[in-house]
Amino acid sequence: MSVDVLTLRYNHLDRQVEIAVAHRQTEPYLGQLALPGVVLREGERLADAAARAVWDKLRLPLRAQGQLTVFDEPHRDPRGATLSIAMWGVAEDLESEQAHWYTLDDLPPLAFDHSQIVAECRPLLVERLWRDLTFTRAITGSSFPVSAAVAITRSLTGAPPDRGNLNRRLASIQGLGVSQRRVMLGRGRPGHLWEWHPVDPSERQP
Amino acid sequence: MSVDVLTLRYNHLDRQVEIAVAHRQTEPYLGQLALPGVVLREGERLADAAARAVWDKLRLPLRAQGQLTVFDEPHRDPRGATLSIAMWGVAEDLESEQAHWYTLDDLPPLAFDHSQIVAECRPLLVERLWRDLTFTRAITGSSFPVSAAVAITRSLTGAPPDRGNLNRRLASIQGLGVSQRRVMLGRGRPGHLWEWHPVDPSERQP
DNA sequence: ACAAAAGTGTTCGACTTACACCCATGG
DNA sequence: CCATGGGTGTAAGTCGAACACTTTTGT
Repeated sequence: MSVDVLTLRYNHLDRQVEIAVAHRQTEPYLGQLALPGVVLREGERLADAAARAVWDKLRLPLRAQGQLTVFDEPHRDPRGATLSIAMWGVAEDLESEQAHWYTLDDLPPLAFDHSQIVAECRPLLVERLWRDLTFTRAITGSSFPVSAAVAITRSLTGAPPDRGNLNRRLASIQGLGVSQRRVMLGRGRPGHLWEWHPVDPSERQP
Repeated sequence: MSVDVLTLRYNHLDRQVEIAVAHRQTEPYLGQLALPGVVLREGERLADAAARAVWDKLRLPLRAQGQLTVFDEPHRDPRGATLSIAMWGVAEDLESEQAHWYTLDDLPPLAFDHSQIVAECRPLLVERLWRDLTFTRAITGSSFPVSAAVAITRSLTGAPPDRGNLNRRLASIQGLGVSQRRVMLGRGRPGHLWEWHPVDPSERQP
């Protein structure tokens, strides 16, 4: 019974969403890249286990996290049959020795069935983007320029979004609004800065 | 690490979808009604565990099954913290001493957090109806009259569907078609019989 | 001037909801 | 006849995708 975390961040410099993996410190698959994962402890909440996995394996704190699906192929772990609960997580944007960041498209082969987990979970992440506000807000941060929205969508879906449609989508998200501030990055017309309104703790999780 | 199954069937006589529960034979909650559930064995697939749970607790074979979500509140089981993977299942329509069938609306309070599990999973079942074909087909059986489609939708959503819209929805489902046969049940105009085409094993699971 | 980035407008088709109306059968 | 269940038609609204065009910046 383990928890494996698809740990994401938005890289402002390279304008892309990245997923973190780490070299395994123990057998099996010693030295190979793998998703951060831990064996669930007695009485531990999934959210706590996800945070622990990311901290243990990457030395990064998690900003938010949530469930994806359960993988139950009996041969996924050579040590014996263990279920894996796949979760998403968004890490704080900090330095870490252990964390290796890749695009979802450039991700090298991973240990266990982790490559397959990532492949199967990617559509689930796409579904959550701009819909699950906890997820989306964690990735964007409390405010973000339009370029970030474009880059995030492109990174997750694989294809660049239509800017017009994306703009309208953003505008329709409640709790999100344009500020008067404008941002320039490099050349091009400066864009509005989108800002999440401070949410009073009323939940909206589908 | 246990698996709890929301076991459904369509009751042709009462024209409603029902969920099965059984009196617990062991402590805790001895004698109280609960969802069929088992502790997952080493190396057991989720589908097998679900089938085992329904067989052990209800003596019914499962026609189909699938994942819903994971529940991880540490205090859900007084014996100690155990995760519960909630699954849906559709049982064969057979007699069983152990199984007690209820509408989702009339379900009495259940042991553990099972009432809450059912409440939280009901929307997930609604999402699957007429979309997840494995789920839908298992509930309807290989052919079914319109009245069944209406009753199933009403049972799961809680409100009666618009017959016209439901008809068009059915017509748009691929793998499903109207046969020339017509069915009468009681009074009223006889309706078409909808039939699932024999599916060549090409998967369609969202 | 040109490329890059941002923003507006419009259209099309799919799907959802809602409602109005007609058809066939048993009692 | 009429209540009950089945079926068709139509229109408004929403949503996503696609595309055309304008605006504002840096080089």
